[in-house]
Order: sequence, then structure tokens, then C-alpha cells
Amino acid sequence: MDAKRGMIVVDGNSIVNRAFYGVRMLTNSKGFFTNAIYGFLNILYKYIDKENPEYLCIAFDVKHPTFRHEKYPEYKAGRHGMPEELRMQIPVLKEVLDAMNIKIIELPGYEADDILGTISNMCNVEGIYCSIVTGDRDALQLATGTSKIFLTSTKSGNTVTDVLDEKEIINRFGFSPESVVDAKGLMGDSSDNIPGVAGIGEKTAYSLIKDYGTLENVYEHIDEIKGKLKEKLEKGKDSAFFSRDLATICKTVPIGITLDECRVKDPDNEKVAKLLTELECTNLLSRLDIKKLKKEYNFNIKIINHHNECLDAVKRINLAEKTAIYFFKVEAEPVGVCATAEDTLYYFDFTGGLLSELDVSDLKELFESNTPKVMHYSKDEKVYLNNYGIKLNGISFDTAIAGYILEPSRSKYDIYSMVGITPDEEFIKSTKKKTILDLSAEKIADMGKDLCGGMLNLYETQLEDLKNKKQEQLLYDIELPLSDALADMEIQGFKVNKKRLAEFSENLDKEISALVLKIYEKAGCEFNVNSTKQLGEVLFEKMGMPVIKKTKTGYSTDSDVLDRLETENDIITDIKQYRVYSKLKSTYCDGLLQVIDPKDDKIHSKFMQTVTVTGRISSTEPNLQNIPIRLDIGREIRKMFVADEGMTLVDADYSQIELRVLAHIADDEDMIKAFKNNDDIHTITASQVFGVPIDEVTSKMRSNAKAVNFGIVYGISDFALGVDLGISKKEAKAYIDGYLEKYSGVKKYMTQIVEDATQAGYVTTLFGRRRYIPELKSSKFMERSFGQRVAMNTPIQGSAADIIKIAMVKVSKRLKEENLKSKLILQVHDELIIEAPNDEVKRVKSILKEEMENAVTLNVPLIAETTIGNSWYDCK
DNA sequence: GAGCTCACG
DNA sequence: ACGTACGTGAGCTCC
Repeated sequence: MDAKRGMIVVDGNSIVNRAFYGVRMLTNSKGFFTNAIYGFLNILYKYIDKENPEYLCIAFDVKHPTFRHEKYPEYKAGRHGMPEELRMQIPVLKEVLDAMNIKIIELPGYEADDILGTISNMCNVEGIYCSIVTGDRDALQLATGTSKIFLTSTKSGNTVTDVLDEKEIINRFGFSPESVVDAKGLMGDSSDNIPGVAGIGEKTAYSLIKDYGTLENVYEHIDEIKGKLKEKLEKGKDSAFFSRDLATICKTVPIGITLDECRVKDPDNEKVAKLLTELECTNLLSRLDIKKLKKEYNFNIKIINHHNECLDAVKRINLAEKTAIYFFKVEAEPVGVCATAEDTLYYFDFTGGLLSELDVSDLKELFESNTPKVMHYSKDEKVYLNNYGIKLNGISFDTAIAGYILEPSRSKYDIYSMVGITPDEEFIKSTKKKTILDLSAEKIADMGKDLCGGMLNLYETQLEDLKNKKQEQLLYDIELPLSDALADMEIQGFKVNKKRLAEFSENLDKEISALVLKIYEKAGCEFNVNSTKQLGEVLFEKMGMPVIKKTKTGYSTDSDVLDRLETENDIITDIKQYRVYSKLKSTYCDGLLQVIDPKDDKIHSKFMQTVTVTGRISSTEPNLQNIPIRLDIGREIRKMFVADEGMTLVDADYSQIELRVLAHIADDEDMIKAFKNNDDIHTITASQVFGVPIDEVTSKMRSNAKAVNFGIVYGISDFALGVDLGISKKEAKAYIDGYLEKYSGVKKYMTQIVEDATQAGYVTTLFGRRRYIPELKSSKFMERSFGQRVAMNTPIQGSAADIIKIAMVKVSKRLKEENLKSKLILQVHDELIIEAPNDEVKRVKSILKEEMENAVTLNVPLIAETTIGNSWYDCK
């Protein structure tokens, strides 16, 4: 039977609201907010794809300034507070919809609701199926035999739909859609300022309407109702009927259009493309049949599951000008690989069972060839292939890394969304579970065709984009070679003394048990010390200590608070100690023990290259970038990170790299002079800010100046500096003013960067890395201030990140060129660690220092301090 | 899954 | 009047 086609009518206001609040803040590079538009179109397309409607229209409220609801002037007054970030998007959204040739219906004096009611009513009359898309439960009253409600909400960018037709409503509520307003008359709706009957909530209202059907019937049988409820009903009778009127959607508003005008028409592709390009919602373009820029890849699909076919396929791929390669994986284990040749998509199926013993090894010749390869997260595949003794060569482009350079604030770079494919849910589910094995090779290969074709298209557009933004070098000279170095670091790993770590854990355990007993005794009760909630109750309620700070959910008990409570009771000392020990045990002993590879007693952390917004790398599973050092007891952990037998660790860290970068970027005369003299920057700063000669700077003054220097790098505020130093906001402001007066270049930079960033919508690092900062244009003070701090900080942190990345690339290159066996094993933002065979230590130490210090040339010298040791602890 | 806390630069 | 330092990841509790 043919699918029933019908009408989709959308509550524009409701959906644009859901989109705005459900999709994270997005802007184009000019700082224009786009999240509501983007979210709205996504939702719209979802329903269009699903329903394939014959008619489509979108209803909007018109908020006429003088208009007041005729029935109730205060009605819906609460809804007028629309944030500016959303308000500005609505006219543009309407432009897009216009260009899409979608009928927009707005009628001064009527709510979108009433238009929905009228349209669905017209459909009912004409016998046309009608789907009402809204986020507003009020619309449930409109369900009929042929009209259903798509109740839509968004959760972190995903659209969730609850479909309610007439049957479903009866099923759930026990009464028919028409009675929804009767229930509402009783229970009211605070969000819509509908009073209802005082003291009657959802439960009671539903049960009454379930029994009696209508308000009239409830009051006709009022004598059957007893006690308090009867009183409430009698008292609220007028309000109930009035409320029902308010809740009732009008179905006969004079919209003055015919259903025929809502017939779906072809969009004006050119106009839509232009608008979406301007908005930079480019991944929506792919959903619009607009493939102008895009080459159509019509690959023939060939599925390979025998050795004898494999060799030939690999040869053909290696003859291609370039190839897109994609691994289908389940839990990091490939079930198949697809790769494009000139006009064929080969799918190498590893799941063929008895017929096939095909695995990645059969593709060795492909992976090790210099055939240019376009891949997505190629580092992961390189690390994986290493397990099979296979190298991965010829990586010419990585669409994930390019995506990161172009849009560093994205939370993920999943291939499907980047190439604009929405696979059916079954497919997605299957790739998350082992059930991909249930999918046929044909189905996977078909997806592979779309993905690889999509990647080749993506490659073209990304390259174009990178050229326009002058970021090609960032990709080709920094990130891609770095990716290779990171893969080697992951493969190499860091040797750990497992036995010693386990012993340390046991010792901590003893200390923790003893502390817990002391804490219970002093508290006079047993509780979970790890629970901030329980701890808060004990300290602030039971023991009556003063509340220093509150969190969103209750009392704050962070170390800052505990420090200030220490004079109250020495239980605090025990709790602090407990926190230190249990952090060490759970995260750094037990946590690390779990991820030591039993094959080599090494920790193979994963270095993430597309995570941070500033350009730093991050480290996970485990994080080796936050191994303790500040407290002596924590520093012990570093004794367990050792060089392998016959090897030594060579460690180097940049001295004050961020302040040096600041001196360079701000071109600040005094600061540059200080670094050229190789002075102690914090002491110099103290002398200048506090106006005393260098040799009279006390250690207190130096540490305060250090805090000011940190503050400057972070995008200072007097408030935060005051908190940090425990001084008043006023005093802090005096420090900052003194600082900026002395370092006038820094002052100019801070003012200029915020201005430029607000104008451009983004900041750049020394090597062209960008960060878009939409917060700068926010109407909210908090957000805007955050944007300003970020504008000041990102060029500094980001340029420092660029510099150490360049150093890593250069160091790796030197080690290879000089045929050394030494390998980089770790980066901690301003520190690099190499594991070197003992006889290479001297050479490697000098290479490391040289390449780090000469990674780039700034207006100030870069200094790297090197140490060697048998353990990380010894490198100090 | 969110919130809190804390480890690092 | 607004009330936060910049950038990360992991373990724990509680809903």
C-alpha cells in the first residue's frame, strides 16, 4: 500500500525555542548566532524525511507591540522575554524558509497555536492526514483520527519525538483529546499563566476528567464528590471554565489561505545555498540536494573476502591518484576496511568466517605504499596497524584534523556528521555493538561508498577552506607530522614500576583507613567522606561550622573552603589528608595499575589531537599530563615512571614559555628586555609593580607578582586576583594597574586583542590557529567577560602550544635522521620526555635542547632546561 | 549523566 | 549591577 501523504504543520515559535535551547551556541565567523536556525532546520528535515509530506507550512506568532490578548491581558506575558541571541535569528530563519519555498503563516493577533488548530481542522475537513510538530503539550487537544502530534524536544542537540495520536492519548490519559482542555481547566498551567482550580494538580485533574469527561459533567455530578476536593471544585468553578477557555485552541482563525498554497514546492536552491553558506551551516547544504561544489563519486562496489582477490585490489588502489580509506570498527577492532581506487570502492570484509581469513595484514602493501591517503583519525589506524607490524605511510590528509583546525570548538568530529550522512538508526546501533556482524557486507560496503566519497568531497572543501584562512601550513607542517609523532609516542609508551606502585597503593590504603576512623570519631558518626553531600551535612549542620561557599546543589567543601575551616576543628586536617591520599590511591595508583599493558609493563596513553580549543594536545586513558608534582607525597608517583632497561629519560621543559610568548606578541619593551637579560621575571615584575629595587623584593612580593603574571596570561580581573591573593578587589586592582602601567605594551595588546576579536569574531595564534569567540557578542555580561578573557588568553596559550608542537616535529625528525633509537614518549604542554639508550643520552639531550629553543624565532629567546634521570622523579 | 573535586600546565 | 581566573581528564556520588 502507498504511504499516506499529508500535511506537516509546524509551530515555528515553539520549535525555534526548542532548537535554541537544545543546540549549543553556534555562530558563523562573523559572530552571528546560528544555533536556533541550525537546530530548526535539522528538526524540520527530520520530519520531512520521515513523513514525505505533500503539504507543509510553518506558523509563527506575530508579537504586535500594542497587541494584548483579548481574553486576558496578562496571558502569556511571561513569554516575551526572548533573548537577543534568539530574536536576531528569527528573521533570518524566515528568509531561509522563504528561499525553501515553504509557506509561512503569521497572523497579527493570533498565536501560532491557533493557526495550528485551524490548519489541522482544515485538513480534517478535507480528509488530509495532518502531523502537528510542536514542543507544546497544549497541542494534544488537536489530535483526531487523522491528526497526530509530534511532540518534540531536544536533548544536547538530538531531537526526541513523542508521537501522540488520538488512540495514544486515550491510552495514556484515559480520556479523549477534546477533554485535554477540560483537564487543563482544572489543573491550570503556571507556564502559561492559566490559573486552574487552586489545589488541584495533574493527578486529580486527570482522574476527574477520566471519570466525567468534561467540566460540565464534573459539576453536574459534583454531589458524587466528597470532602475537601468538592470544596475546592466549588470554589474554583468560575476559574475552571475560564481556564478551559484560555487553554482552548481556536480552530477557525481567518488565515485566508487554502491548503493548496501549502503544497510542497522545490526550493530555490541557489538562494538557500547562499544563505546557508553565509550562515556557515554548511553541513545542512548536503541535505538540500545541493551538490554544486561536490563531485559525484559513482564508485562501483567490489567486496573482497578472499586472498586471491585482495592482491589485485590493493594494486589497483595503489595505482590511483589518491585513495580514501575508512576502517569500520567495533570496539576499536576493524570488521572491514574500505578504500577507493579510481572508480571502484573496495570493501575488504574481515568477517567472512570460514570462507575468508582476510585481515588487515592482507592490506600491508596498501598501507605501506606512498599512495596519498585521505583518512579520518589516521593516528588511530596507524597505532592499530603497528600491532601487526604494519606501517602506515602516505597519509596526505586527515579530515578529522582538518576539521579541528577549521572548527576547533566542535565537541566531536564524527565522520558521519562531517560528510553529511545520516545513517539509519539500525546501522548506527550496529556499529556501536557487536551486531554490526549481523549487517551484510553489501550494506557496510554501501555505507563505505558514501563515506569514502564523502571524505573525498570533504577533503576538497576543507582544503579550499584552509587555503582561504591561510591555515594550510598549520595542517601540513605542524598537525599532520605531529600526528605521526603522537602515534609513535602512543606506540612507545612509558615504562612503569608496577610492583612499587602496588606497594604504594597498599601503604596509602592503611593511612586512609586510619584517617577514616579518626574522622568518624571526631564527627561522632560514620558517613561517606567521599560524598560532598554527606560531608556538608556533618560539617555545617551537625558540627555547626560556618558556611563559606555554596555550590549550585548545596554546600561547597572544596580545598579552599577546608583551608578556611581549619581553625574550627582539627577534623578538617584529617579530611584534607584523606582527600590527598584517596585521590592518590584511586586515580594514580589503582587507576594507573589498571592501564598498564601486561605485555611490556608500559602505559600507552592516547594523545588526543582534536580536543582542546586552544590547540594543546590532551592525554587520556590514562591522562599522563596530570601526574602529581606539587606535593611531595604525590610526587612519589613519578618514581614509578621509569626508563626501560639500558635506557635513560631525557626531560626538557620550556622556561616561562607563555610569558615569553606574551612578551613577543605584545611586543612589550620592558618584558622583552627582562627575558633578553635572562632575569627572573617574577622578581622583575615584583620590583616594578611594588616599586622597590630588585634586591629588596621579598619572597611574598615575588609570589604575589607571580600570581599577577598568571592572571595576566589568563585574562585578568581584579575580582579573581583578589580572591587568589586573599586581598580586596581594590588592592588587586591597584596591582593590575601598576602592572599595566609598567608593561604598556601588554596593556595595549589586551585592549587591542579584545577589540579585534570582537570585530573579527575570532583570535589567531602565531601560526594561524583560530578560535572563534561568539561570547564576545553576547548580551550577557558574564558570557561577554568570559569571551574577553578567552580573547586575551588563547593567542598566548595557543601560540605556546604551536611552538611545542613544532619542537616535537623537529625533534622526531632529528632523531630519525640521525638514526637514533631514542624516542619521544611524553609531552606535558611545556615539557618533552625522551627515552634514550644510555649511549645516546648526551647527543639526545643536546638535540632536544637545541630543537626546542630553536623551534621558532621570537623577539625573546626561548629557553629549555634539560635534565636526565632513571625515573621521571629524578628529572628535576 | 551531571555535579563536585582535584591532579596537571 | 553583573560575580570568574585560562586549558584539560578522571574518579566519585547521587539522581
